[in-house]
Formats: sequence, structure tokens, C-alpha cells
Amino acid sequence: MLPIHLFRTNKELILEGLKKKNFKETELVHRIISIDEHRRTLQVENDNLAASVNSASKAIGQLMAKGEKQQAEEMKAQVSQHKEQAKEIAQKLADLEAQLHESLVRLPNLPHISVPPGKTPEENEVVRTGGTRPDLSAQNMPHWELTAKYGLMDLELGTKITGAGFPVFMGQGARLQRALINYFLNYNTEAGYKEYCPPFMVNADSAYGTGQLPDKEGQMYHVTADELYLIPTAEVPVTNIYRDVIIQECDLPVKMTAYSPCFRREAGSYGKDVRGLNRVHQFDKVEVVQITNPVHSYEALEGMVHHVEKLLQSLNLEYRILRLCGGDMSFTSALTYDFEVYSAAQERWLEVSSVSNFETFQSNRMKIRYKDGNGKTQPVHTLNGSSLALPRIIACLLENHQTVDGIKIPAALQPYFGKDLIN
RNA sequence: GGAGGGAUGGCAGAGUGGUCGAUUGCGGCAGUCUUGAAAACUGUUGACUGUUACAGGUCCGGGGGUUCGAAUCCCUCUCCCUCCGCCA
Repeated sequence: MLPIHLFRTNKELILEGLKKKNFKETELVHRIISIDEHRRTLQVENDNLAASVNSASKAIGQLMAKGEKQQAEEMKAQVSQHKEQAKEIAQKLADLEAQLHESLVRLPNLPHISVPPGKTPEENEVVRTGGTRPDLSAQNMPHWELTAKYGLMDLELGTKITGAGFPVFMGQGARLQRALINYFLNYNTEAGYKEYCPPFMVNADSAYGTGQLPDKEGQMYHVTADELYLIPTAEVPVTNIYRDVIIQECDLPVKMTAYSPCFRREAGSYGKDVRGLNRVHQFDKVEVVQITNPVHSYEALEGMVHHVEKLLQSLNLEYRILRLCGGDMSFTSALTYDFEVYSAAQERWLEVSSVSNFETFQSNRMKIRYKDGNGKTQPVHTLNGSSLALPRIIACLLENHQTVDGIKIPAALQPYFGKDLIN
């Protein structure tokens, strides 16, 4: 949520930012400004009326104490009239506030100055690449054939138990999954992230806090009997740990990590994109979240990018880092780096991580704040990133490290997996 | 699921219709003392809104009501605790 004072002081900045983000409903901005102005004049009226009622009530109390009943009764009648008026104004004010909020939560975050212009994924900017492309034999297989060959995963079994897009991992496949989660969590905690194991369902307040609601309502699984949502990422419960919290400046940055399954309806997906593990409804991910002092958030973002990059390097995968263009960025983000890994058998890039700075967009909604040097309460910046999402990592590990003898496990993962080959 | 009790500022805990945005203690911050620290003493210390700055307004779990006036009375919801039942 954008801070309201920005609308009062710098409308142009907002309009420019929305344009870069390819957001069309700019009339919302004008609507917000006019509601806000109306709201404030009404607020003053309301406050003045309340002030006179307050002071009159106090006076009545004093008259009663002195025993001047007659005068007190007269004042009571007078105040009653004011109250009628006040009630009307208060109702209007509440309506305006609701309208204002409703409009505000529909506006996306503004892009950082360094975000490249553009509308489609093709216009994302490649920041750098790393790793090497394997030289596979002509008989190489895509991961959905490899998982079948080695008995690692069964999609049809998942379909029987639940539905399409719910893979069942087994044997060495299940073990690989567990090894990756442990490796990622250890890697993160060693870098100073505190480990959490959060709930996998959240209430509507939490979903609003991180921006899933109202923007992505249809993308979450909704448990209607209890009004809960299955989390699409651990970002949601983990960031909400600090909802409504005022953090001491000396306690920043807060660094958290958590493993969780992620549930996504992926409404509207189709075609080759969804083959095998490329896109599924339930997958595992290890997430990192940071809450920082605003002056340090972009430093922290770069730090997170390097953190994830080193992790990918340790898995011997070819990767590239993209700076997303305005039109491809998420609703809540100010700057996003996507990490893609090259899937050698499918000959295409797969997104495995997304690292973003949300600046005050989430903290504004969630009221995550800190006290600055002057003792003023200010919103913090929040950031998060995947380190890492498992399915596509598994897909690429299998495809890129396949040999005639089996699938080679990268050295960093071997202590967790317990051996150096899947066969 | 049944019965009862409770929800007040960072924490503990007073307050049952008017001078209560809230006694007090702890914690925090500042000062005195001290070479420094501790102790002791003194002062200070909630959030939101609003104003150039004051002022003003709102907030005692959430929502609604009674009243000139509500932390205090009524209704309702949520959460927590104790006991019983059930259960991984």
C-alpha cells in the first residue's frame, strides 16, 4: 500500500511509476486524492463537533457536582442536538475511509528507479550469467522421463490421490527433496537467517498484509469453512510475524528463513509450461525474508542476490540473473531479480528464485515499523527471496547432471543426500 | 464438545458511570553522584490522526448499543486460561 502523503505531495511520481509498471487504472489515483481531500475536511468538522461535545459533557459533570441541576439539564438538551449532527458526519467519514482503503489496496507498488521499462518478459534485463552448460549425450532425457526411469516421482499417482499438479515423490526422489530442504535451511541459517517453521494456512489479515489479497485472491486455495488460505509461499506467514510490531532500530535487520510447502492454484496455466515439474500446485520452497532500515534495503537486496547466486553455484547449475522490467514485476515489488536455471534437456530457462525489495509497500499495510534516531515511528522495508524453490531445481539437477551411470549429485549436496549418485 | 474465569500502555497490574489516555511497580531513556560502573535519588517514557507549530480528535481485545458523558453498564464476535470429555 502506498503511503497517503505521497498522493498529497507527489502525484506525478505515482503516475509515472504506475505507467512504468504498465498499470492502467490511473483514475484510481485521482479518486484517492479527491476522497482524501474530502475526508480531511470532514475529519476536521467531525473533530470540532466532538471537541464541543466533550467540553460540554465535562461542564455538565461539573454542574452536577455543584448541584446546579437546572443548568445541567439545559446543556444536555443542547448537546443532544450536536450528537445527531455528529452521527451523520461520522457515518460519512467511515464510508470515505472505507472507500479510500479499498482504492489504496488496489494500487501496485511503484518501481525502483533502476527498473528497466518494458511490458513483457522478453524485456527483462539480463544482469549476469554463471555456471556452465553441460554437454549431454544425444540420448539425454527431460526430467519427467528421468523421474520415471529411476522411480523418483509419480504425477499420475498424485492425480489419483488429489488431482493434476500434485506430484508424489518417493524413494531417492523423496530423499533428494529432503536433502535439498536441509541443505538450503542450513545454508541460510549459517548466513545469519533465523529459522522458522510457520503455519501453512493463514487468515485474511495476513494475506492482505503481504499483498496476496485482494490482488491474487483466485490464486490461493481458500478453506472456506474456517476462512483460511493455504499459503502460496512462506513469505506470507513469516513476514506477518512482525505485523503490528514496532522494532527497535538496533534490532534491524531482521533475517528469517523458513521451509514450507507452497500451494498455488495456477489458474490460467497450460501447455508445455506445465509439463512435469515445471509448474505444479503444491511444491516445496525455502524462503528468506529480511526486514531492514530503509536506508539499507538495497544493500540488503544485493546481499540476498549474492546469497542465492552462491547457492546456485554450489549446485553446479548454469544460471542467469534478470532484473525484471516494469510490466513483468509483481504487484507488491519495487525491484525484483529473477534467477533462472538452464534446463539442458528441455533447452529452456526455468525460474527458480525471485528476490525482491518491497520497500514500504508491505510494511505500510502490516504496520511493521521501527523508531528512528529522532524517536519517530517509521515504516521499515521488507524483502524476500526464494532460496530456493525445489521442483525446477530438481528438474535441472536431474537433467543437467544425467550420465549413463546415473544422476550425479553435486558435492555440496552429498552430505545431505548420503551418496553421490542416483541410480 | 460442556462448565467457569479472563482480555487495560514494552511487561506486570490498579481502576466498576464524570477532573482517566488511564494509579503503581518493573523495564527503557536522560540527569545527579562516581575515575568508570552498580546502587540510590530526580526527571522522563504508548500508538494513530492532525497542525508550519500549537490546538483538537481517536484508541483500555474487535464490532455494535445505552448515556449529556463509558476502561467501567448492555449485546455480539474473537482469542486466552482452568476443569471435564474426546484425541495425534
